[in-house]
Amino acid sequence: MTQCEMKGFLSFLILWLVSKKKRSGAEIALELEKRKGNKPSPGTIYPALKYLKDKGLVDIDKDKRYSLSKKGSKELEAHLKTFFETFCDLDEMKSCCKE
Amino acid sequence: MTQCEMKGFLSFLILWLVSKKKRSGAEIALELEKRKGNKPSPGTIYPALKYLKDKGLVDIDKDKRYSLSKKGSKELEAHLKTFFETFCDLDEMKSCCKE
DNA sequence: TTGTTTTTATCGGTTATCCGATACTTTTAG
DNA sequence: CTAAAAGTATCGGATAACCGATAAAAACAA
Repeated sequence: MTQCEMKGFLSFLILWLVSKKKRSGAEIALELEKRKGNKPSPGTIYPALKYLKDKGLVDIDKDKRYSLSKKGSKELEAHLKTFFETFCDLDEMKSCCKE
Repeated sequence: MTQCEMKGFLSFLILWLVSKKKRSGAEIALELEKRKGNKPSPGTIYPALKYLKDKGLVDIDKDKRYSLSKKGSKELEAHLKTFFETFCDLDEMKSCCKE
């Protein structure tokens, strides 16, 4: 498990978060901290946002608030599909967790 | 999103899979292929299994079938907790996916 | 046994992922 | 209009994650 947290899902999570509402980089970092327990450093979050912007997956307005682009929407949808296929036994996982 | 699939969750998934029943490396690779669509290469799956074994998270019997150790069980539990906290809005995500 | 296939394993190298340090920009306060 | 603070951004480097190639070991068949 390396050192514990789930890497690689950062972009996926960001897409999901901005799909729900426009958010600034700081707001995204805050929400990630709430969920995962540790706040991503600026050196993590901004390159990720830049990457998503360069790929055309997110739009950014004048106030530097990020939202999902049309392309990003398709991308997110595809990833959600894969996600639920990969974790096809979420109920079992959850019950195992709560007990 | 790099090139699409969710890296870093390999160990997590392996722990989950062997927690349900003993599996060989080949069986694990097969199950991962079913879920994610692509089969991890031997160069991916066996180093991962070795890592988990060296960490004491999985046990391996004479037939080279892997199972979850006590330590692995605790580890898995902790990760499940983090997982569901991170993806705290799974219902919303799922509805967004099926629609 | 011998040959074939499957499974297991290792190694080297590539890319991904992330963080710390730093600096620039914008906002806020006085 | 400054000064401080918060937010944004970039860069370099470290580690993680993964795969392809290769080979050893085991299972199976002839």
